[in-house]
Amino acid sequence: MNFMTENQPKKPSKSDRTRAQILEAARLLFAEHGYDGASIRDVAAHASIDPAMVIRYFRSKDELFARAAVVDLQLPALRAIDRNTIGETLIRRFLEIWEGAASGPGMAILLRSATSNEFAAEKLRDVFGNQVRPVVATVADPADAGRRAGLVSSQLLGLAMCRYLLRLPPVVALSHDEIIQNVGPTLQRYAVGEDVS
Amino acid sequence: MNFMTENQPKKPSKSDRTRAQILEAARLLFAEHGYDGASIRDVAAHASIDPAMVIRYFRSKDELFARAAVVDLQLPALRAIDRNTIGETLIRRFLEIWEGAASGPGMAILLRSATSNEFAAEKLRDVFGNQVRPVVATVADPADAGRRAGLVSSQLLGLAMCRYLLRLPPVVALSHDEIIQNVGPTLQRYAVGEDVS
DNA sequence: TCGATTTGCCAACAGTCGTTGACTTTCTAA
DNA sequence: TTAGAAAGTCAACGACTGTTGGCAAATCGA
Repeated sequence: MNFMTENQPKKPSKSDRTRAQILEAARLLFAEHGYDGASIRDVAAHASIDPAMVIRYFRSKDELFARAAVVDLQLPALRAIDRNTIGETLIRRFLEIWEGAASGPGMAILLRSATSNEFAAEKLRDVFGNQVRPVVATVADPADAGRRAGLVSSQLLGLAMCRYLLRLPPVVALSHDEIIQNVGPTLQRYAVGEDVS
Repeated sequence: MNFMTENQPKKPSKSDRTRAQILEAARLLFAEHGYDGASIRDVAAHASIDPAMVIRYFRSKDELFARAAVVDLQLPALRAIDRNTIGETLIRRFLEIWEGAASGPGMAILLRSATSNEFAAEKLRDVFGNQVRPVVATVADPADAGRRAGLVSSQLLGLAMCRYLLRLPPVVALSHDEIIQNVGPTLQRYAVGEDVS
């Protein structure tokens, strides 16, 4: 094993570059066609390399998918902002995640496969439990945090589905401002609004 | 061809029964595992029949899926009800569709496969365009109907994703009353609330 | 320059898939 | 009762899948 390259990030050896190429191709194709729809041969062709190399660098398709489906939402610390603009803050971050160049296609990869791949579904539940829920918990009664985070997620995942995966025309046509002004208040109420038992 | 059995619904001939068995098994498995995840051999096994029969009765897997993925939401006529309870009406109907015994698993079939199967995606867009949007259009300015229906759909599809497909624990735990009281107002605002350009 | 390690390609494996055709059994109508 | 259609079984096809091992080429340190 090459435990050298992992501990010493100094040399971008030849293999590291092709490894990155494979991962990039995989992320692109998994995001576009899902786990089943993207074959290892497709990934290899997109990376201009032999299918066997994909297995050599990543041990299996499952492991390749696991490496490709890494998500870090980098949600802002809600406690630090004006309590009245929490909904707006969330929806703005949502648009950055899905349309900004910085964030990768991680969420698309997960959402595209989560309906028919249990690993992707579990990973998505992990993102909820470890990234969304904790952030909502900082501004809500801990007893309600789960429910509030769940409602927030239902709206945001639904918007992502309609706009980026399903591509429902009227939802695709929405401008950023329209999304912020319509969905923002919803998230605001779900996150910190008055609530029912 | 047996054009007799189609025009005269009188005799539930032997073949009609197995045909129905196959379709029922297909709807169950497509709803649970999606288009790719449910093989013809699985459907046949569930219907206690030979895989070749599935092809004989339905000409191909695509055609079987098309027959299984039939959806009729039977949305209520919103124009006839109190304008202030439109959101509540919609969310109540949503719960009936997804949890009631009358409505089949049609929506689950479509949603489960729509992220990785273009036919299912198109069919889902059809449901939106031909069933959801027209109903919203009866209570909203026709110019806004598409956008309003899109927002309603984003919330409802997201809730369905989180609760029935992804099974996000806090969303699964929500009672019907909690869903109605939290999501109802959101739909109310999306459908007929004051709006932005 | 030489030898060894890495990097890459090729062919093939075992399995699953949708689908097909030939065959046998069962039912039905005259 | 008997001919014929309908319903069902079985084996196999070609294509595609993830994965593997062997072998050639390139790279790099000594």
